[in-house]
Amino acid sequence: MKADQKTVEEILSRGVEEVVDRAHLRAALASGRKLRVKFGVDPTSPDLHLGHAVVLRKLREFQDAGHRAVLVVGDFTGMIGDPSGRSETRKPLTAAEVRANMKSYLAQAGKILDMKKAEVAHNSSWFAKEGITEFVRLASAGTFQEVLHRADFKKRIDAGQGITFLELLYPLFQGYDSVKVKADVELGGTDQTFNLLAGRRVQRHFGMPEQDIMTMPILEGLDGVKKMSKSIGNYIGLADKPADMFGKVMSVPDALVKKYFMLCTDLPSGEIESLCRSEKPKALKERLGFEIVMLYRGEKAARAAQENFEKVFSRGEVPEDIQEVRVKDAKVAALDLAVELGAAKSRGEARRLIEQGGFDVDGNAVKDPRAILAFRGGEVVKAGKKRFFKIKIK
RNA sequence: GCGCAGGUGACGGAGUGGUCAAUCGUAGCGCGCUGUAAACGCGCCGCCUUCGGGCUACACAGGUUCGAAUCCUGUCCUGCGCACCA
Repeated sequence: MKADQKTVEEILSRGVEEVVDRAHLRAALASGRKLRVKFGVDPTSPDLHLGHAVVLRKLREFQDAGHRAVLVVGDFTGMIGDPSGRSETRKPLTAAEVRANMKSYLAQAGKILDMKKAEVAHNSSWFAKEGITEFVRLASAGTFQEVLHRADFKKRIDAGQGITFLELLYPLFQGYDSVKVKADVELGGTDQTFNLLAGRRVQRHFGMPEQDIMTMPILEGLDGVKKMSKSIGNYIGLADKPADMFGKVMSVPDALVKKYFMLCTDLPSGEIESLCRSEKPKALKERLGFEIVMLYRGEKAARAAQENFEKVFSRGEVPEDIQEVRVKDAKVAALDLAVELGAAKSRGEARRLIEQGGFDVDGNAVKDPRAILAFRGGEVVKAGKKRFFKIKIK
C-alpha cells in the first residue's frame, strides 16, 4: 500500500479539528503500514444523522486509503453512560436495548463505511470477563485531578450537580478499549477529546504504543446553534426520506452552509470555495441539499427531492408522494380529522391549529373546528406548512 | 449519622395561605413577511369543552384550614457543611 502525499494531507486536514500527534500520524500514514483505526460507537443511538456521519466519513477515508476500520461498540460502557457534554447523570441501557440499537446503527453505518472490511468489536466481550485485578490496574491509569478539570465536570460541580464514580472512570474504560483493539488511531468528535486522550494514557499505562487521535468538528443542527442531536430534534437523519432530507438542509441557517459542504459532501475543498463565492445563498443551499441526498440516496432521488422542493415550497403546490391516510367516515368534523390524522397531540392543540388558520383542505382554510367536512377521497389536507395528508375513504 | 438549603410546566426560573392552570425568559406551535435562511410582527403554548365552563396539576403520602404550590408531619431524592486530620 503506497499512500501518496496528497491523500495523506487530505486525511489529516479536511474536516479535521485537531490531530495528536500530527507528525507521528503523518509518518505512519506515509509508511504504508496498515493502521488500525478505532471508532467508538455509542449504543444509545439507533439512528444516525449527519453529525455522526462526519466522523464515519473520515473513517471511510481511512478505509479507502487501505486502513482497517475498527468499530468498538460500547455495549458495556453504555451501561455507564458517557458523561461527555452531559449536564446530568445518564440512565443506563439494558442489554436488549443495546442490541436493538446496534443492529439499526450498523445497518445505517453501512451507507458510509465498507462494512465488509470493517471490524466490529463489543467491549462487553472483554469487560465482562476481566477480573478485579485488571480493574484495579486500570483504575490507576489516570488521576482524579485530571478528570475533575474537564470542562463538563467543572460545570456540573459549579452548578452543584452530582457526578458518580462510574462517570469519573468512564474515560479509562474507553481507553482500555484502545488497549484491547490495539488502536493506532482513534477518531471522534471534539467533545470526545478528553476520552481520546485518555486512550493514549491508558495504552501507555499498559505498556503499549500510544494511539494518535483525530477530532472532527461538531456539526450544529438545524437551529444552527446546538449540536445536531436526535433528542433535541434538530437533526438530518441518514434514514430520512429524500424529500425530508432535502427540506431539512434548506432550513439550515445560511451561516452554516459552508461547514456542511466541507463536512457532509465529497466536493473538493477548492470547488466549495469557488461555489461559495459565485452562488447566491439559496442556490448554494440547493446544491448542498442535492449533494447530500445524492450521497445517501443516489442522484435520481436527489433530483426528485430538489424538484419536489421547488414545487411544494417555491411554488406552493402539493408534493408528489403524500402519505395516504384512510379515514373512517366520509363526513368528519375538522377537529376530529386533525386528531385522527395525528396532526396534533391533543384535541386542544388541534383546535388551536385550526383556529389559527393552519389547517386546510385542497387549499381552502378551515377555521372552525366544528365544521363538518365531506370527503370523496383524494382530497389533500394540509396541517401547518409542512405536513400533507391525502384522504382515502375506507 | 447530624445540621443547613432545596425539589414548580420541555428547560431556566418567579410565586411563599385566597385575586394561581401559576409572572417572566428560552424552546416549541400557528399565521404574516421571506429564500422552509436570518431578522422582525401578531397569536398560541396542561387535559376536556355544547365555549358558559369542567377536570387534573407545583417530588410522594398524610394533616391543619372555609381555602394550600405556599403552613405542619412523615417518606424519597439532590446539593452544601460538619463528623478523621484540627
